[in-house]
Amino acid sequence: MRTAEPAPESDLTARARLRNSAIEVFAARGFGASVRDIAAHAGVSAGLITHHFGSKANLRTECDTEVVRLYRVLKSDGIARPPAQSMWMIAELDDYAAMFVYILRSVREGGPAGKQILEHLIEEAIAFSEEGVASGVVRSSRDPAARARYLVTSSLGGIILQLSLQPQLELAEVGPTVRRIVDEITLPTLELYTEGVIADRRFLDEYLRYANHASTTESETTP
Amino acid sequence: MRTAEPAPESDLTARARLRNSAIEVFAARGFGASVRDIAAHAGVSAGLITHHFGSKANLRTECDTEVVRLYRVLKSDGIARPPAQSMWMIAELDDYAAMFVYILRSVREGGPAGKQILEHLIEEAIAFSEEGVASGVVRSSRDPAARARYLVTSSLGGIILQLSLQPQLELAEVGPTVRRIVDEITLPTLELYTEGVIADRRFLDEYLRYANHASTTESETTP
DNA sequence: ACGTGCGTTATACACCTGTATAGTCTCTTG
DNA sequence: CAAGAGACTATACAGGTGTATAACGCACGT
Repeated sequence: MRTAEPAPESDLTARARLRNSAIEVFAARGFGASVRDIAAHAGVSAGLITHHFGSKANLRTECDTEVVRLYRVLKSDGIARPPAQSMWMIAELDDYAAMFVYILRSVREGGPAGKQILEHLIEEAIAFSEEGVASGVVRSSRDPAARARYLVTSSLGGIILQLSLQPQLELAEVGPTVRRIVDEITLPTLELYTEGVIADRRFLDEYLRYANHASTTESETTP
Repeated sequence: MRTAEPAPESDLTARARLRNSAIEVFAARGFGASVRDIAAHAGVSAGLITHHFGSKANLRTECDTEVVRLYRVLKSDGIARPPAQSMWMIAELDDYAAMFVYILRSVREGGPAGKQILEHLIEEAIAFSEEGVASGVVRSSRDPAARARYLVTSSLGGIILQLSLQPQLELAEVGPTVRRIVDEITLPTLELYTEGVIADRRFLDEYLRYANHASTTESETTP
C-alpha cells in the first residue's frame, strides 16, 4: 500500500506523506472525498491539510502532477511495449494500484491528469503504429491519427466502463479485477484486430466513396 | 426541451412534471445536483420534491425507471438496426437529449439505469451478431457472447470517454457533439471492423494455442 | 356551504462541507 | 538556555445539503 518508491529526497517530507495519502483516498473513495476523510486516513487533523496545501483544489492539483510524474517514471523504466498493454501491467503492481485507479478516475471525469495521460497514450499509439506499419505487423490506415485516437479511447473507455460496473472496488482487488477483465477481452480483441468482424467489404468501400465525394464537393456546398 | 412524449395518461400529473424536470437537471448538472437546483429548474419550492418523492434517492430511482421506460419505447418504435447505431441516432433527437445524457451519465458511474441498458445493448448485440453470421455479413467468433460484450463496452465506453473530454456540454449541444465524435470514429471503426489492424496472424494463433493448452490442463493444475 | 384532500410554500433543523484563526507542542539553532 | 520556526491540533464560522414540520390556498364533491 506504500507509494514511497522513486521520489526525490527533498520530497519525503510530511507534506509528501500527506499528498500520497490523499492520492490513496481519492483513488478509493473518489474525488468527492472530504478533507476530513483524507486527514483521518493519514492519521492527522483536518486543519493540517489546508495548512500545508492552502486549499483542497490545490491539494488535488498537486496529487495530479505527482501521479503524472509517477506514471512517466514507470513508463520510462519499462521496455517499449504496446501502449495499452503497459497500462494493464501497471495495474498488477500492488504498490501502484492507487496511482492506477486515480488515473482511471481522472480520465473518467475528464480531469486534467486524465486528459494529459490520455493524450500521451494516443501519441504513443501513433508512434507504435508507425513502427508496426514499417515492420509489417500492423496494417496501414487511411487516417493513422484518427485510428490511434479511436483505438486508445475505445480500449481505455471499455476497461473503465467494465470497472465501473464493479460497485466499489477495494484498492487491493483492483489488480485481480483488471487482470480478469483483460483476460475476458483478450480473445475478442485479437479476433477483431486480426480478422475483423465484418465479412463484407462493401460497407467500408461505400463509405469511402461517399466520404471522398463529400470532401471533394465540400468547398462548393459550404462557401 | 419537453419530454412529454409517449406517457400513460395517469402519469401527466404534477408529480410526473417534476420527475421529468429532475431528469433534465440530472443530465445537465450530474447526479450531484441538489434538490434545490431541481426545484428551481421546475419553478417550485424544494419542499415539494420531498413531499412527492419522500427522498432524493427515491426521486433518483423513479427517474431511472422512467428513463429506462423511455429508452425501451424508443427502441421498440425504431427499425431493427445495429445496436450501437440506434443509440447515436437517439442523441440527435433534441427531445431526447436529456434522456440520452442521463443514460450516459448513469453508465459512466455504474448506476442501475446504466447497468440495465448496457446489458440490454449487449444482448441485442448478440442477437444482431447471430443474424449477421447467418446471413454472411458478420464473421463468426470463437466466443460470440464475449465478443458482443467487448464490442459494446468498447464503443460505448469510447464515446463516453470522448464526451467526458468536453468540459461541460450544454444540453442543446449534445446532439452536434455526438454527431462530430461519431463522424470522427466512423472511418477507423469501418477499417478495423473489415480489415483489422494486425497483419500477422501469429499473435492470434499463438494465443489460441496457449488458451487451448491452458483450458485442457486446467483440471489438473487446480484440483 | 363546508370540509376534505392535494398541491404548494416557508421555515427550521441537523449534518457535512471547506476554510480561517489561534494556539500548542517539539525540535533545531544561535 | 533562549528563541524561533515548523508540524500539528482544536475550535469556530459560513455556506450548502437533505429532510421534517406546519401552515396556506384552492378546487371539488356531497
